[in-house]
Amino acid sequence: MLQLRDLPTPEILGKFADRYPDADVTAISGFLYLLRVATDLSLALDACLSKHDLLQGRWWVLILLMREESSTSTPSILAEKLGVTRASMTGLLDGLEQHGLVTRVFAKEDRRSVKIQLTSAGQAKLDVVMPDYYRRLRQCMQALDEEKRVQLQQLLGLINMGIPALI
Amino acid sequence: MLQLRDLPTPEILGKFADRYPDADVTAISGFLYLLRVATDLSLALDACLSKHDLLQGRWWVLILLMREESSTSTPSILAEKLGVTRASMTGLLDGLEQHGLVTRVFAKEDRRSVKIQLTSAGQAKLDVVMPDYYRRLRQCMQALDEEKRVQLQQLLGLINMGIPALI
DNA sequence: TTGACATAGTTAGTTGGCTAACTATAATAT
DNA sequence: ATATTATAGTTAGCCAACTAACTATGTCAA
Repeated sequence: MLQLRDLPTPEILGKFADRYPDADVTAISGFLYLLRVATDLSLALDACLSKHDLLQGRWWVLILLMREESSTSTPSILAEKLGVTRASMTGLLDGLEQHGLVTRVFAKEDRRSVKIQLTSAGQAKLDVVMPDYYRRLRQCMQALDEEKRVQLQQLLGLINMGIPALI
Repeated sequence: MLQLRDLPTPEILGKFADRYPDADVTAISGFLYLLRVATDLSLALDACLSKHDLLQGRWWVLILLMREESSTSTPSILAEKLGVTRASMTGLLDGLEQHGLVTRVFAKEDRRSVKIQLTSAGQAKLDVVMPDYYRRLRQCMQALDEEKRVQLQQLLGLINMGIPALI
């Protein structure tokens, strides 16, 4: 996430490049613009979801459950797929359960484990949210034809391969 | 930004597209991949900065100060440029001041206002961090030649224009 | 079989963002 | 001139992520 709203002008980048010879001006501006656009997309997604009384975290949990044939998973698996800790997942599931969107069912085969089941109310919520989200996303991306979308995937793939060098 | 680690496979996208006709599969996968790569870039940047005992928020404040001719600004202006609230800026500046990287100087001309000044220790910190950051970023983006970087900027520009449709 | 280790989920406490409310000061309109 | 409104910065308390530690249960090797 990039908080920074005020991206550097070419002049500022030049000034920094003078002091720091390692600076690669087009690399920096591409990197920052990528972060800027992605952050704004994420904020826009938040705004879209908030109209449906949802936040990204809980919404993704519902989607992960819907992906399953049985609409069922476990907190551990959900946490791993969502990329949050098990502790955080406990909180997300608490919220979803309070709203009646999922239920916790104790597993028989492993008494440590809990099955998380998407409720019919949870599915109904998705059936309202997803069409709205998909419609908006289609509009958002409509300026890119298929060729440009392929280009985008390729460019992102190249950047993605470089990420280990940044760490 | 995007917590989700487990991006949808083509099969899953197809399944969702069956249920929700508004789904535009290539739009969705492009959108998610953009968020995924940007999130990983941001996490990698965090990891790079943490080696220097910095987090993004404080680091950007130092950079914003260095951009100024006088290495000086005010909490309000910094907050606006960074895209955080003035309250959050208070906390960031508290941390930076404790580490001796900035100082608060009371302004004479407007007694409500405070001037934030980058200290020599703050500049010295940047003179260590920035070359490291620029070197890593150069490597990260080296797979993209100038033509591809221009393409990237253009594609991001098109997506950026679509963001209002998502909100 | 039982002692050591691993796994599932939760709880407690920390962090860094946020909003709302507050103090102090400045600017403006009557 | 003075009452109102706006601005600068801080404080207090909320929220959702985190880590660390805990309980309960399962697994496996000596």
